[in-house]
Amino acid sequence: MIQALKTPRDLRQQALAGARREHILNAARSVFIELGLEAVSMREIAKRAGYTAGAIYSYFSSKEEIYGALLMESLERLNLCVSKAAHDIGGKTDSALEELRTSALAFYQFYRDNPRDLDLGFYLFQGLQARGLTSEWDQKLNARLRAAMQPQERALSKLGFTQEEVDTEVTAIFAHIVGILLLNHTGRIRMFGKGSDELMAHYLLNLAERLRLPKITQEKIKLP
Amino acid sequence: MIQALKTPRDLRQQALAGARREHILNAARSVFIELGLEAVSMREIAKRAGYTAGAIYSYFSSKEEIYGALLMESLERLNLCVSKAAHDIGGKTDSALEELRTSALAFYQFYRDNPRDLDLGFYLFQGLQARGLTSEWDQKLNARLRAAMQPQERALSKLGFTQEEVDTEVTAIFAHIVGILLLNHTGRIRMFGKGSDELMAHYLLNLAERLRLPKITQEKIKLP
DNA sequence: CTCGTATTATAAACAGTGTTCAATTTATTA
DNA sequence: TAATAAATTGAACACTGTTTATAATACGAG
Repeated sequence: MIQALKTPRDLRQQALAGARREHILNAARSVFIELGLEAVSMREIAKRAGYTAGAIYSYFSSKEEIYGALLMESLERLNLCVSKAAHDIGGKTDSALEELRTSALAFYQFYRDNPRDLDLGFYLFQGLQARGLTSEWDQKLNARLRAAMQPQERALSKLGFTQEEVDTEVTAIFAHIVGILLLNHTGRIRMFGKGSDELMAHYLLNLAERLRLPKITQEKIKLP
Repeated sequence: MIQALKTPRDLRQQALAGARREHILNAARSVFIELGLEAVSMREIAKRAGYTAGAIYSYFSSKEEIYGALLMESLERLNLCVSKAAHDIGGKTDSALEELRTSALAFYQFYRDNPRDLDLGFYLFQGLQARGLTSEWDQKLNARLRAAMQPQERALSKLGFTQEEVDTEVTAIFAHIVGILLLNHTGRIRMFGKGSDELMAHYLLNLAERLRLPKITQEKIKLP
C-alpha cells in the first residue's frame, strides 16, 4: 500500500526508531570510552544495548557509520568548546591576537584532554571513503571540523589579512597543532625530550611574531 | 644435546633461514605496495611467498613484527634520502639556513612521494606497545626516525642555537611537517583549499624569518 | 646407501571479526 | 480476534591472526 503522506503512526514509529538509534549510540560510546576504539565490536555494542549484533543493522548500515555518528558528536563538542573560549575572551579583550591564541589553544586543549576523540578523528579521517562512508559524510564532517577554526579565521581577518592569507594561515596553524597532537598521542614526542604543552606554548609565542612578518608572495615557489 | 659453539651446519641453516625471512618480507612488501596496508593478510603474504600462513610464524612472531621490519626498512630509506640531500646541498652552500631548509624539505618530500611509507608510519607509531611490539622495537624505530632529523639539528646548531633550543626547534619543525603530511594524506587539506606544497613552501619561508627572532624564555608559560 | 634425527611446512582448528538473511517474535491496526 | 507490519533473532558466511599436531623434507652419522 502506497502512502505518500505520513500517518501519525508512522511518525510515532519514526520517533521510536530514533530513540533506539540513540540508545545504540550510547552503548557504542560507552564501550568506546571504556575499552578504546580497537576493542569496539558490534557484538559488544549489541550486548550493552540489549540487542543482538544483527539488530543494529536496522539502525546503522555499518560499523563505520556508528563511528561517523560518534565523530560528529565529538566535533559538536569541539565546536562548543572552542566557540565558548573565543566568546569568553572576546569580552575581555579587543586584541585580535589574543582571540587567535585563545581559540587555537582551546582547540589544542580539547584534544589533549580528550584523547579518545583524537583516536576517533585520526582513525576515521584517514580514508573516509575507503571505509564505506559516503562523500556526504565527508562533507558534513569536514564542515564541522572547519567550523571549529572559525574563531581563528575571524581573528586573522581582524588582523588585516586578506581572505587568501587567512586560509593559508589557518591551515598552517591547524597543521601545526595537529602535528603536536599526533606527536603527543603516539608518544613520539618523547623522542625529543619535549612536552606537548611546551611545544604549544612555543608556537603560540612565535605566532605572535610571525604574524607581523611582511607579506610573502608564495607564487614564485614551486617545490620539486 | 647442548652445543655452545655453532657448527658449520647451524650457521648454514641460519643463513638460509635469514634468506627465507627476507623472501617473506619481500612478499609482504609487494602486497603492501599493491593492495595497501588494510589488505595485507597473513594468508595473502603466504600465498605470494609460496607458503602457508602458519609457516610464516617460524620467521616472524606476529604480523605486527612484519610491519615493524617494513617500517624499519622505510626509515632506512628515509635516512638515506635526507642525508643525501643534506650532503648535496652542503657542498654547494655554506649557509646553515639553506641546509636546514633542504633537509626539512627532503623529509617532507620523501613522505609526500611515498604515501605507503606514511601509511605504515602513521599506523605503526600509534600504539607500538599496544600492538605487541616490544619497547626494544620502539627504541630502535625511534632512533632511526630521529636520525632523519640529524641534518636539521646540525644546521640549527650552526645557526647558534643552544642544545635546548635545537631540541625545541627541531621538534616544532617535525610537528609541523607531520601535520602537513597528515592533512594531505587524509585529504583534509582540501578543507581549506590549499595544497601541501604550498603550505610547506609557506612554512619554509616563515622559518627563515622565525629563526631570527629574539630568544624566547618559555619557562614562564604554563598552559592551563 | 640407509637410518634416525632436526628442521620445516602443512592443514586443520580456534576464537574472533563485520555482515547478511530467512525465520520468528512482537506490536499495532482493521 | 485476525491480518498486517515492524522489530529482533540466531544461524550462517567469509574473513581475520594465531596455534599446534601431523606430515614431509633435508642431512649428518654409521
